[in-house]
Amino acid sequence: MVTIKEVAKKANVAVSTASYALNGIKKVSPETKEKVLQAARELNYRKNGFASDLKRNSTKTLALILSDLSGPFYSELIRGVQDVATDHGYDLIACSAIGGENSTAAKFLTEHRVDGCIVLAHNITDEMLKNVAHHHFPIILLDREIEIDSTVHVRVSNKRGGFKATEYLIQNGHTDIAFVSGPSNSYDNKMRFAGYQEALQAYNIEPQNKWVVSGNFTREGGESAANILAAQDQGPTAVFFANDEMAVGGMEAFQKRGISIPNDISIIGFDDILEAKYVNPKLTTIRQPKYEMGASATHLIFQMLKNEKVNPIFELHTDLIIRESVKKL
Amino acid sequence: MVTIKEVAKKANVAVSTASYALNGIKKVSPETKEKVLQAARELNYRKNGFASDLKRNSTKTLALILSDLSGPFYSELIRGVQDVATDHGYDLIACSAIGGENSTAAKFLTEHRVDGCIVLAHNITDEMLKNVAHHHFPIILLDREIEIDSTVHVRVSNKRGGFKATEYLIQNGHTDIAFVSGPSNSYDNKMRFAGYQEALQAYNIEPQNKWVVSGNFTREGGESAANILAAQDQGPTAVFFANDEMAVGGMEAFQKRGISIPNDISIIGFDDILEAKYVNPKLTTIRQPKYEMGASATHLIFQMLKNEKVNPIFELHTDLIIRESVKKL
DNA sequence: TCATGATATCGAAACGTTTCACTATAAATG
DNA sequence: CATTTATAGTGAAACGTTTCGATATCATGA
Repeated sequence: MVTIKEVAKKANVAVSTASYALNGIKKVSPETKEKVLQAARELNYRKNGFASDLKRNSTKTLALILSDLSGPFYSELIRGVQDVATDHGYDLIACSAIGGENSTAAKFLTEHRVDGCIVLAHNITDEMLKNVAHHHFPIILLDREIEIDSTVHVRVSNKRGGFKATEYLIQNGHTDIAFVSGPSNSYDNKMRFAGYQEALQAYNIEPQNKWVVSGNFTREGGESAANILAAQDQGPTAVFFANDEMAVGGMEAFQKRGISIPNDISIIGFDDILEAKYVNPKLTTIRQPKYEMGASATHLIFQMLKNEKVNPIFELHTDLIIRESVKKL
Repeated sequence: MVTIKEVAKKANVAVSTASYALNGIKKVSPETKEKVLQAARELNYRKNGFASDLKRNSTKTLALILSDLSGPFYSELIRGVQDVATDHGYDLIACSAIGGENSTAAKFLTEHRVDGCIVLAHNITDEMLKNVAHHHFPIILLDREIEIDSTVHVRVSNKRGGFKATEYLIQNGHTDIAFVSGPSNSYDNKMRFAGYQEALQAYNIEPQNKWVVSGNFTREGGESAANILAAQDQGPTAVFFANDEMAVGGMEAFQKRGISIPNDISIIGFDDILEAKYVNPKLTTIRQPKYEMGASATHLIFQMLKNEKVNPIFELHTDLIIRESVKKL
C-alpha cells in the first residue's frame, strides 16, 4: 500500500506539501503541485480514507439503514435521500439491519462511521437507538413511535390516509368493509387501522371483528387474507388492504376464485407502489409521498448537522389515487 | 466524543488495558475488565471505527456497488451476497455509482474503505476499474466484458439462455420470432442476442431485421417495442424479450391493443423476476440463478482475500421456466 | 531460598492522514 | 534601504485506536 510519505519522498517535498498538493490547497506552487501529482500517478497512490476521516473527524457520508438490503423497499424514498445527499456533497451508503445487535447497521450506528443516519428498519430496537442518539449524531426515524431526545421523526399522516380510504369506500355506497392489517408492531399499520375505525364510526357503521384479518404486509399474507374473507358466507363488499403489496396478492386470490374486481368486490390499497397501476384492474390506493419523505429526512439531517433546531416530528400528507378497483354500489 | 483514554482514566488503568478489556482479550483480569466495561458504560463510550480500522488495516466490510441505489435491482442476488458475507463475519454495505468519478462508489473503490467489492454497475468505467484493481483488493465483476488482471468475473451463460429461449419457441412451431433487445452496451444483452441468432441459424430460419427492436431493459421500452411490432402488417408470432421487465411492459401493450397472449402472440422473457409469475398469463422465461450469482461472487472474494488462486471467470447456467405465455402452433 | 514461569498491567510506538505554527525567500511598500 | 507582507514550503503534533515489548507481582517447585 503506497502512502503519502512515499509520494512526498518521490516528489522531493515534505509530506505536508504533498498533502496540500493532493487536496488542491492553494499554498503550493503550480510546479510542485504537478511534481506531486505526477509522483502520485506513477506510484498509483490511493489515499487511505480512514486516516483522513479520522483526522478530519467527519466522513461526509450518510447511512440509510434498512431492515433488509434485499428489499423490497421504497425506491422512490431512496431516490429522495440520494438526491438531497448528493446536493450537499455527501455520500450515501445503505446497510442492512439483519442480525440486530450484530448487524452492519449497528456497527455504523455506534462506531461513528457516518455523520448521520436515516433509519427505516423495524429490526433495530428502540433500546439501541436510545443508546446511540446524542446531539452530535443526527438520526432520523421513519415509521416509529418512540420519543428519543435529539432524534427526529418523519411520518406520513397514516391515520388520515386510512380515514380517506375508508371514507371513499363508504361514499361509494359500501358499508361492509373489511380491513387487512399489517404486522401488529408496525406503527404505520396501527395508524391506518385507527383511521379505518374512525371513518366507520364517523359514518355510524358498526365495525365487524370478523372482517379485520391479518396479512403481515406481504403479498402472500394478502392472498391468504383474501381467501379467508372469500370463504365467509356473509362476506364484505369492499376490502381496505393496509398496503398495496397485500392488495395485489389479495386481488390475485379473489380472481383465482372467480370473484371479479370491482364487480363482486371493491379493493383499495395504501402506498401507491409502482405495480399498482400495472395490475388489472388498476388499483385505487392512498399515495404516500415517498420521494418527499426521503428528501425531507435528509434535509433534516443537514439542518441538524448545522446545529439548527428542528421540530422533532415532521409529518407529510397522503393523497387518494382513484383508479379502477372500486365500484359504486 | 468520549475516547478510550477517558474510559481508561475513569477506570484507573492504562489505555492499553482498556483496549484489551473492551476487545475481550484474555490478558486482563475479570475484575479490571468489569471496571473498564463499567466505566465505558457510564461514559457511554463508543469506539471510533476508523481509528480501529486504520490500526488493524482491515475493515471486515464488503461493498456492493450498484448503478443506482434506488433500484430496481435483483434482490435475490443481494441476498446471496449478504448471506455469504454474514457467514464470514463480514459486513456489507451498498453504494451507488451515480455520478461516476465522483460517486460514492468511486470513493469506496479507491480509498481502501472496504476489503473487497462486487460491482454490478454499468456506470463505473472500465478505466476506473483498471486503475483500482490490484492483488490485495478483490473486485468481482458482474455483467462485464473486459479483462483486467487480478479481477474476477461472475457470469451467467446468457448465450446458452438466449439459445434455449429461442429454441423453445421454435420447438413450439414458431419461425417468425422477434427479439426485443436491451441497451447496446450491456454485455448480458449482447450475449442473449447472440444466442437468439445462433438458434435461428441452427434451425435454418432466416433472421429478419425488422423483428429486432430495441427496448432498453425497461418496462416502458418493452411497451414501445411491442407497439412497434404490433404495428407491422406482417408481425411475428412470438417475441423473445431480452429481459422480463420489458416482457411485462410488452404484454401490457399487446393486451391493450386487443392482442391476446398466448393465442395471438407468444412471449418469452429472461431473468425470472418475481413478477413473472404474477402477470396474466404467467410469463414463460429463462431463469438466472441470481442467488447463486451473489453467493458465488462473495465466496470468490473470500478466496481472494485468503490469497487463493481463483479462476478469472466463473460461469453459472440458466434454466427454462415454462409457464403460460407460449402457445404451441 | 532462588530461579522459573505465568499473569496482569503498562508505556509507547505505530497506522496514514491533515493542519497548525514556523521559517525562508521574494516582492512590495514607504 | 529598511521594513512589512505575501508566498511556498517544512516539521511535528494530533486524530483514536491496537499491539509490541517491557515490567512488576506472585505462586510454583527444585
